Amino acid sequence: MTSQAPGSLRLNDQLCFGLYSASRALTSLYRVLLEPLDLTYPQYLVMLALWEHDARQVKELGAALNLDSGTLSPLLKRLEKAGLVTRERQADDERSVRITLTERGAALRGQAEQIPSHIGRALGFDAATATRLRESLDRLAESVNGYRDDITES
Amino acid sequence: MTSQAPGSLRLNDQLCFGLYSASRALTSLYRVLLEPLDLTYPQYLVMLALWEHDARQVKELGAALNLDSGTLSPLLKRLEKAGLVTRERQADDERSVRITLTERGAALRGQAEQIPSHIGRALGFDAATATRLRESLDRLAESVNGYRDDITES
DNA sequence: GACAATTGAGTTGCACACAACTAAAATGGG
DNA sequence: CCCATTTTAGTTGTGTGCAACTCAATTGTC
Repeated sequence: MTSQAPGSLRLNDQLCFGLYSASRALTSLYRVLLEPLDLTYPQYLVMLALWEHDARQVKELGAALNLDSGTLSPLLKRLEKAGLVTRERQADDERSVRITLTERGAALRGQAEQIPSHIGRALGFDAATATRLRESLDRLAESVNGYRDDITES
Repeated sequence: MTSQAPGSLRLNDQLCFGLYSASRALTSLYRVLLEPLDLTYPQYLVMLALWEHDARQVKELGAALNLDSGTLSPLLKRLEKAGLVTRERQADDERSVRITLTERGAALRGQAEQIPSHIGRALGFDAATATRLRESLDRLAESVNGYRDDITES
């Protein structure tokens, strides 16, 4: 038995598909909840990161959200265009760009405050289940990323 | 107490972000594993669906994968261009299009057979944990979709 | 100090997702 | 039978994700 049983294989596929479906379902709910704020879910994540700790470099945001500049640069431009953040080159290191909340961007936090309770109700989990699920997902991501890096380093 | 405690709210955000991260991590592993087959993860899902039950309508594939024609139509065109499926209008109902595996498309299943065991090793879960996780994710998706539909019907 | 290597941000190209729309074909109520 | 409604795919436009690339600024090394 070097490989797993067929039933197990199907379960893996189902688990992966379940993860894919659940993620899209949640994003679709966020789309509805974030529509009044004119934010997409990734934009909301960036705003969350900035509300927690303002004036971060693009690099730091990327590290916090696991997103690279290819995704963040255009997204941040849209947030700037929407008047929620400013982008300015650092004087001490001309390579880096600091992202800072505008007054409007900081104020938007007030409108966002009702969202988590919506999500909480939508999930339909008790706190213990939610915690266990989150821990499992964190372990999964770490394990999967490690495995990918292992087989990728050629 | 009409709303949840602050700690709980943060947990929701973390859970959502965990789900988002885990989904992207898994897709990124699939990207590596599927590269030899020249398939993306959504394309792989379509192929899985067809390997399980060939000659399905676009509508049926959409129902199986929760994807609409806006996503499926171009994806299926790419699979057709790659010589993996054929697309033909039904004679009895000219609206619908039947997707059928080509010989190459059916044969690709052989190359895909090693993928689930890779995934199984990458997940690092025992079967029981995987089952519990899958069930939680299924419940989550259903609950979240229900909640979204509830607040959407205006 | 010169210069190769690295770093940080941005650009380009491709493939999803999904809303909103179009168009053709089938259906159903009168 | 007629025509409004519904169904099925497809198209268009926007916003991610991400690989691969560019470019300027910085760093490390000699």
